Amino acid sequence: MTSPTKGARFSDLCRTLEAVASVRGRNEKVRLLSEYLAGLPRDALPIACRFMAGTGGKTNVGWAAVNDAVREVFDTGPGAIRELYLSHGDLGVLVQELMKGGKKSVPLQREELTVPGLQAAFDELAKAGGRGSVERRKKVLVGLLLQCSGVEAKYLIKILSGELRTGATEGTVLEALGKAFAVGRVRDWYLILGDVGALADRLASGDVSEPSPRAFTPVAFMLPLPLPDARSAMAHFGKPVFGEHKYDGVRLQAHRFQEGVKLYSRRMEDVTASFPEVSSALSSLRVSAILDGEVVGFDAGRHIPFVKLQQRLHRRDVGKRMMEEVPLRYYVFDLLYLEGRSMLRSPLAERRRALEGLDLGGDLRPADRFHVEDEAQAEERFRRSRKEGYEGLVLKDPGSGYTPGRRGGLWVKLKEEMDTLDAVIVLAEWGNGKRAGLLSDYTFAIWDGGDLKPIGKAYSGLTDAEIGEMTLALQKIKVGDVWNGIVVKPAVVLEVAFDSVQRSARHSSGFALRFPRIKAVRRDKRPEDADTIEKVRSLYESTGA
DNA sequence: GTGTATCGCTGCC
DNA sequence: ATCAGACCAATTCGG
DNA sequence: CCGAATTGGTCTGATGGCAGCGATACAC
Repeated sequence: MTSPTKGARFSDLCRTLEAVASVRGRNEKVRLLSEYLAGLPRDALPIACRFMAGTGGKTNVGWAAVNDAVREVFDTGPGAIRELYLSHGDLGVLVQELMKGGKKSVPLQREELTVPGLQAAFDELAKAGGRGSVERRKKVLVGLLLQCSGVEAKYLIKILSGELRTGATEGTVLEALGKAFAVGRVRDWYLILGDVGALADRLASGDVSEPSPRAFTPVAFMLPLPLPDARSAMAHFGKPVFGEHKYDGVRLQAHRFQEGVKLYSRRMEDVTASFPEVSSALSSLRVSAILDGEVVGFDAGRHIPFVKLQQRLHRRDVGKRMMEEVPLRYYVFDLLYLEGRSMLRSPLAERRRALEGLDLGGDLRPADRFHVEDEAQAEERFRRSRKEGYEGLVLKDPGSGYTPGRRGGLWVKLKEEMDTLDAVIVLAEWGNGKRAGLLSDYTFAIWDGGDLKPIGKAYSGLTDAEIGEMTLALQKIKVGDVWNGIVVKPAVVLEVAFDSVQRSARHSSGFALRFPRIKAVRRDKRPEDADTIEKVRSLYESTGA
């Protein structure tokens, strides 16, 4: 027996996660989590929260890295690993299963893993770079696995691969924190601090004053609730609302302070370097402010399609050429902070008024805004937005404060579904996690002359029961195997919905679909009734993309 | 040794 | 991004 | 009026296409 370990043992965290995963109700999960969190030492609390919420950040560890490490620690071949993965659909469970067979070797000295210790190891994994870094990462992973018990190994891998599957993520951890520290305003604080870890730390510090937005700490984003049409949207609000175009670009939060300008993406990444024009335009603003809006490609008086904008996203260095090729506009639709004052609790109408008083100009401009009184106006506005080339319409409650997530549906988005396609399943792949053992992902094709050419994959839209039936049906018409699935005889016709058609080299049809989903299984149609490449081409051309 | 293609991971929608 | 499923609190229904 | 059934709000999990970056594998 080792001496009592100071601080938070990883094994305790694992025990808690096991318990959380094993109970069904959310309330029960919250109770278990809050009991655990309340007893944690201060240094471990934020880390444990991030681990449990799955917001620990990038680890550079995925399937391949785990596979490599596992083959070093256990006496197994690729075949056995593949088989175990197929039957469980979870890397963590796979490792736990392998642990039952024992490791190749044991460490000279077993050390108790602690939560902060693990964080240090994860930092090492995330930071490792340069020649030989793959090997170094493998060493770290192998070292950790050698110290782990079965359950620890399972959760180690689950945390690293970002697939916890305990039925509790950020929302539940937040609730548990509120309960553990008996604070009701946790949601509001979370919005401002933007991270469960930072929130936990503040709670633990005993500081009960409400935080205020701060320079260069991104605020969690408010998101719209998707609704199918103008009628349901107006029924949802039951009163006049503000309307804005739905711009097809990327969400951007701008911090403009004396010390400088920084830009944040939806995942709250610092993306300042990707948008130098936006930064410099903001520099000339005379006030300190936090703005929320959408960056859109804009050239020669026209908005350019997202696929084009995509080509300059994520670039560490945006060259002059890119800046000329894909010019930008930043449409600002919200103001979260102005001259030392938080605007989060101010109603939208007031935030907009303040925003429109800011004198934005050039490529920096307030988003168009209009009043929508009733369903007919909503419908008319939506049509007009679509005709002018926007993705759709966003409706907002003018009296609402700025709140994180979709909560409350205070913002609602309306998009338009394109025409659907009837396509034939030609290949099916095995699912992961709760879809282990099921053929859950279907590659479908359309006719090009006498040939079936794949045009996309879809996994969503079917019920669990339908996926089950599909698995049986497809196995009956299997004609071959591929790496993660089976090739099938063209027989099953799907009606597939999507948002737009793109040119693409991914599929041999030369096209791909944006946001494909299964609308229906067309049992009434035979494969020869599926749509043709001519229809796809005309859909592509009609969108003007 | 240099240049290029591919893989693995991540983050936009 | 998308969708389905599960849970929970609040509201409505049936007697 | 009480307990049961229904509804609406939220959260969770499984996965789509495109693209960059960094490390490594491969061609010469």
